[in-house]
Amino acid sequence: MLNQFFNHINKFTEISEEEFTEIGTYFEVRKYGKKVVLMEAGSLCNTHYFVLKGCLQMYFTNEKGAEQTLQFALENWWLTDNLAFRQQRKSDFCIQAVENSKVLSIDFKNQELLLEKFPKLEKYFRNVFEKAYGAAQMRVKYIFDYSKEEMYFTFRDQYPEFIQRVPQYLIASFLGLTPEYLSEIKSKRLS
Amino acid sequence: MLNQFFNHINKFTEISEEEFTEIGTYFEVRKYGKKVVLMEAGSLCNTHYFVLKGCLQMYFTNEKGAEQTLQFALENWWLTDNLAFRQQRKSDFCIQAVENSKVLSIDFKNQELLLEKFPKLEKYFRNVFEKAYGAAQMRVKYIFDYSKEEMYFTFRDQYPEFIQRVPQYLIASFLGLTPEYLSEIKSKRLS
DNA sequence: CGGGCCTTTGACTGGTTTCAACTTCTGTGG
DNA sequence: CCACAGAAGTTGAAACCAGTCAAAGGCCCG
Repeated sequence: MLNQFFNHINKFTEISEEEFTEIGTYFEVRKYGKKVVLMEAGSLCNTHYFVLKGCLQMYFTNEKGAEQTLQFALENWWLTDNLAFRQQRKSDFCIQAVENSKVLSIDFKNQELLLEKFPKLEKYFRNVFEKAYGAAQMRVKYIFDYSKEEMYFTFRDQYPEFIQRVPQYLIASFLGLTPEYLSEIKSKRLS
Repeated sequence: MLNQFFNHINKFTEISEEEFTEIGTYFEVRKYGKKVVLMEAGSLCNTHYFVLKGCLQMYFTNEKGAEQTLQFALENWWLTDNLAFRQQRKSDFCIQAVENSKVLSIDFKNQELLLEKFPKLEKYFRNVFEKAYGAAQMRVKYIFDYSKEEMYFTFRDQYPEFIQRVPQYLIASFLGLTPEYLSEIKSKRLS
């Protein structure tokens, strides 16, 4: 299963199996059951997660008490509150398992030590963040460009498996609309 | 003036002045007048910009013909359509100078060569992207969490100089509301 | 089989946009 | 240095997208 992480690293930089064995020692493998909270809003953001299997969700709770999802992380995605992690501050967000999940976790200190020991990994993380940043730019574009209805249908067509895996109220929370309105949208065009 | 770029790199990694001199040869210094377009939507995204002085804006035009700003870049910010740049595809966005600006530009090929020659810079860009990604996460949070009115006042209080430098219709375009409504919001509480 | 969570439905509300007209600012040429 | 045209900002009325609230129905899992 760690094999998968090895391959992901090697998509962006080159490391040997020996190196990987040592790299692995900086991480912990953890399993979380569905709905378990990995990171609490308001507590020190000290952990960076890599999803081996399953699905994580990062969200915050707005004034009205509704949960707003910022991101999902499926297999081979990294997830944390990056600003808080960098600055070792309290996180603004919660991270929760959407499904039973298996993740790699590394704390801030270890990530720093890891990058000192293996500068090659700077290239790996540069690529990971560059890509994630690009994706975040596109997310902002979609939010502004599309109506809620268009957001849903675009999302559904682009990530059909997501619709299968994730309950509808979480899709609504990710797209930024209410479950009621999402329900209404779906009934308008049944296609 | 390049001094400033040298300092910025050294905030995140360590390079000597000799190295910097060579690094500099990979870039071009360019000046753009106010309102000049640096990058066209629909054309190959081949350039990464670093703002030495001035202000750039990245935007797209929605179906109704309104321009929606994705990001501003002030001094010491990098700007491009990152997904398109990575994949060497057509950009979804335009980049335009908001003020008379002085920028460093590097094309994709040169950036690759630069990073091969100076692997130390992977660390620099890792940090740049990590930070930018974190900022983009927060942006999404604000968009969902705040009403348009709250967005404006929060933005105004957090970046007062921005309000000075940038015309109001661009602020509106960045915050995702109409100039008319922004005008109304301002008149509601004159403080 | 039952309870709680998820989804659906409908009526009402309001924040925000749209459109159009008017006013103010800005910069460029005479 | 003034005049004027175009750009930017303001104001108000009408329309609408999407949220809120409440209640009923469906479904999963113990």
